[in-house]
Amino acid sequence: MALTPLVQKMSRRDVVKPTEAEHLDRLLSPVRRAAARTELVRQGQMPGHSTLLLSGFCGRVTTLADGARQITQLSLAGDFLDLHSFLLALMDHSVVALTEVTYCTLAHDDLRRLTESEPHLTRLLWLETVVDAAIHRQWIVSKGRRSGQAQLAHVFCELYTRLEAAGLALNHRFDLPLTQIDLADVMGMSSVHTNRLLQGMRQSGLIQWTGSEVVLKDWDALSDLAEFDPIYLRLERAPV
Amino acid sequence: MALTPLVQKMSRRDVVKPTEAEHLDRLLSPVRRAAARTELVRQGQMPGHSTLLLSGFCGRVTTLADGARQITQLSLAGDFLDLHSFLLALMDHSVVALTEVTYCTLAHDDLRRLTESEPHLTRLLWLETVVDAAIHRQWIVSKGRRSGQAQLAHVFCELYTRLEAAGLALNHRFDLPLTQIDLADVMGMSSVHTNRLLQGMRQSGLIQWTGSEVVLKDWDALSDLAEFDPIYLRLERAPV
DNA sequence: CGGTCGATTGATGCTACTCAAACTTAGTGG
DNA sequence: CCACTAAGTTTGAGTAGCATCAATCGACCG
Repeated sequence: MALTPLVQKMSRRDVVKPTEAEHLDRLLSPVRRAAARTELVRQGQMPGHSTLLLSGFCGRVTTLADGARQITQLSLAGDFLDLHSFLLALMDHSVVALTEVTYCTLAHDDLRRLTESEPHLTRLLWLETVVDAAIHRQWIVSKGRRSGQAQLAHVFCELYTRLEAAGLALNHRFDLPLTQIDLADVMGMSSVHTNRLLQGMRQSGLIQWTGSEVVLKDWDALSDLAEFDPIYLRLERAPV
Repeated sequence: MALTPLVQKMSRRDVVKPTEAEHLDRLLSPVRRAAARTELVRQGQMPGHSTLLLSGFCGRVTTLADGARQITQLSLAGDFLDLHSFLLALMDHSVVALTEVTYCTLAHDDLRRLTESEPHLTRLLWLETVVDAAIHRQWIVSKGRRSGQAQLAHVFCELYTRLEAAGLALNHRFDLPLTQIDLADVMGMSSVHTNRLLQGMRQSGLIQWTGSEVVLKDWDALSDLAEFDPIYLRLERAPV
């Protein structure tokens, strides 16, 4: 079922009733596919639907006048790319497929009706956007006050934990088919410097990244370095 | 009425029916007061209510092991300090009063009942948290890809625009009773460097900051430098 | 009047950027 | 199957931005 990663993640947070999952499922469009580099949502648009990512990686991208790119969030399978567009009206950034992706959409009209009849499911969706904001805050802390290596370590810890929650990673390994240039745009650093930081982390035996597979070779050291505390991802069961 | 700044801001976004404002007003606690430096919400807590700021400035603060502080958001009158705690359960950061403040609270049980009976008001509150996230994203862009002065300029433009929306600023002037140390913790920079950037901006005639009054002396130059586009604050009228 | 807090200045060093080039890898067409 | 190409990674050198440490100055407060 297309909903599996989303429902698995939500179920870490609160009970998702089968009727709720079915209700949501009925509203989803057929599955679509897009190649890497495709712009799925464009800045300045006013989309009439939100998009649920089913596989692959996407990034929320802001481009400045001089061409500098900043990725403000990485979206994984089971994440909505632009659930906030339901309320925000105009998109203040683009969403770009960083790999080949599959996705489906959910019309805002249906979403509005859903909030009229399904308050618990509405709160679960609201929670998704609230966790997005919590992730943003951690990125702000990283960029403001963590060292370069600690920033990278935090990104790796976060990605692994989120993928694991969606049932897409295990044993401190995961697939990360991004370029170092993409990662540099996440970090807000040059790709040259990102490369040097990665080399340092490889040499200290913290991580391994060959092909597209990342192995977190020393989780304890990595999460210590990053001061990573997964609480902000809200993966503990508590009623909403 | 305590709700004035919040309702004024919300009314920029969508029609707030008088009955909705009354409904909300009935759920609010009496007004409380707290001195500067008070920790209003503590990291790791699980508050049973959310807090609405009525006057003054607050900051969401994350403190790292070495004592470094990062402020991840500035809250103004009319903002909820921790509306997300309704859904997030455990607080992943503290909220500190940066000035003397007044505030009132809204019990999560009441909030939950409200989401069962008032879908439109629920969406307006959801929108508040979604705009918070949009603000976070702009801070990420600033920290990642804007120059020091542009970061500062962006903070000033954002603060003015948000204060103006709440009816608390006019004519490119506003009251900002923060220390440069607080501002440095917003910027994720040392207070020494923040001071030097401010001096540069004063000398180029962009801003003036005497006592606690900020004057944006050249809004056009400032918003150009920051590449400030207020769209992300969602202050245009559109139905939710 | 001394003390504390915040703003400012100076000196020094590290972190990360830029520019440029070499190298590697995967994909493409002959 | 082998150039050839394009994209991404890696390396080096020089520079700019920002941090740190330390000291001074001014304003407010008990």
